[in-house]
Amino acid sequence: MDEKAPTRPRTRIQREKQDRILEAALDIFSTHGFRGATIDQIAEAAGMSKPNLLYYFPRKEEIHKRLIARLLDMWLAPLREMDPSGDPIPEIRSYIRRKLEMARDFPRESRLFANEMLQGAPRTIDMLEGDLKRLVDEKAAVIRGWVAEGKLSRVDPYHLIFSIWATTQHYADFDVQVRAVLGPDRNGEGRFDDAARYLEQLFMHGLVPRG
Amino acid sequence: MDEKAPTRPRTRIQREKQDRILEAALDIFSTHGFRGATIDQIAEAAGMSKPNLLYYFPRKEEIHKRLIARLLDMWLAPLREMDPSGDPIPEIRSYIRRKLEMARDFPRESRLFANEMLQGAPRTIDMLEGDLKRLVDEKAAVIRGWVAEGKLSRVDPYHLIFSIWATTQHYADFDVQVRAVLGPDRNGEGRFDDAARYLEQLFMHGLVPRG
DNA sequence: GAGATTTTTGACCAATTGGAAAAACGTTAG
DNA sequence: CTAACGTTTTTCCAATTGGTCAAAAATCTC
Repeated sequence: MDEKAPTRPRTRIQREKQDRILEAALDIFSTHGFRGATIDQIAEAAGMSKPNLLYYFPRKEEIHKRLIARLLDMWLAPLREMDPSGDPIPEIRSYIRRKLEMARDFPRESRLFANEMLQGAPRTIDMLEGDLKRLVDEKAAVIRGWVAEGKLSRVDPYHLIFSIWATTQHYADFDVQVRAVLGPDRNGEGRFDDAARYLEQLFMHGLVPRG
Repeated sequence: MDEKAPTRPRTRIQREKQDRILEAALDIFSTHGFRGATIDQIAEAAGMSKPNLLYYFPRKEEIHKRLIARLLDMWLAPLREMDPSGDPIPEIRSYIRRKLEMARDFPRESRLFANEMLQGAPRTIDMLEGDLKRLVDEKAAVIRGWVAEGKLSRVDPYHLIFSIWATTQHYADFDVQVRAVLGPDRNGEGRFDDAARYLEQLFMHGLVPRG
C-alpha cells in the first residue's frame, strides 16, 4: 500500500523540516499547552509558513501526538533500567540521579508532559493505563521484594516512585519559581548539583539527624 | 471618588455572580491554562451569557488575576505558620501534612498555579520574586538555624522546601497519572493517607533501613 | 407605582484560529 | 528538454476568539 502521509521521514529534506517543526512545536506546546498553542506560532518558530507546516503535519494534533510518543519512550528509560538483580540502594540512587539529569537536560519535554497531565491527559490516558502502569507495577514489585529482604525501609513502592518523579521533575516544571526563589546569586546550573546532593540526603537518610 | 469597576462585590447579587464566575473560571483555567481557556467556556460553566460575565469582569485577565491573588495568599499560609520557636521535626512534619491536605482539598488551585509556572509565570513573576522569595528566605534562615543547632540533618533549606512543595503538589497536579498508575483498586481517597504515611517515612528517615 | 439604577440580553465586530485548494515553483530522472 | 514529482506560496474559508454597545428587563429607592 502507498501511504502519502509523511508520518515517517523519507527524504533528507523531509527529515530536516519535520525535525525543525517538532523542535519548534516542543517549545510552544511545552509552554502554552495544546489548546494554548497555535499553528501560526509553531510555524513562525520553525521559520516557515503555516500551509508549509501543514504540508508535513496535516493537523495540529499530529505534531502533538508525535512529541508525546517520543517523550514517553525516552522518559521511562531510566525506570526501565532499574535492575532487579542490582543492589537496591545504588539502584535507586542512580535512578534519582538519572531522572534529575533528564529534568536538567530536557526541561521542555518535562513541561510538555506536565501540561498534558494538568489537562487530564486527554491524549495520553491510554498509555498511562497501559504501558506506564505495567512498567510501574513491575518495578513496584521489585521494590516490594527489596523491602521484604530488609534492604529498604518499609515504604510503599508506588509512592516512592511518585516522590522521585515529583522531586526531580519539579526542577524542570517549576523552573521559574526555583529561579525566582533562589535569586540571581545561587542560580547557576550549580543548583542542580545542590539539588542532587540534597535529594541524596533526603532519600537516603531523611531529615532526622542520626544519633 | 466613584468607581464603577465591580472589583470588590458591593451588593449580594454581585457577590454571588462573581463567586460563580470565579468558581467556574477556576475549573477552566486550571485545566486549560490561560491561553487555552475561553470566556465562552467560563461563561457557560458559570451558567450565564458571555456579555453578562464581561459585565462583572471586563476582561479575561482580570478573572485570572483575582484567582491567582486569592490562591497565593491561601497557598503560602502553611509555610507562614511554620514556627521558628517550635521543635523543628514536628514543625516540618506538620508543614508537610498541611501541604498534602491542601493538595487533596484544593487540587484545582494547585493546578492553576502549576499551569502558570509552566508558562513561565508571566502574570506572577513579580510576586514570586517579591513576597514569595522574601517568605522563603525567611523560613530558609530558620531552617538553617535548626540545622546549626544539630536538630536537623545538614540539608540545603531551599531544596528542602522545594521537595516538600514537589511531593505534595504532585498529588494534585499529576492526579490523572497517580490514579492511572494506582489503578481502580488502590484508588479511593485512601491514597492520600498512604501518601502521608510514605512522606512521613521519607522525610524523617529516608529509605536506608536503620541498623 | 414612578423613576433611577443595576443587570441581562441580542446583535454585532475585528482579529485570530485551524485548515483547504490550487496554482506556482523547484528538482530530477529519463 | 520534458514529464513527473515533491515542495512552497497565495488565496481563501468558516468557526471561534475577546470584546463592544445599545436596548431591554429586572431590581431597588422613594
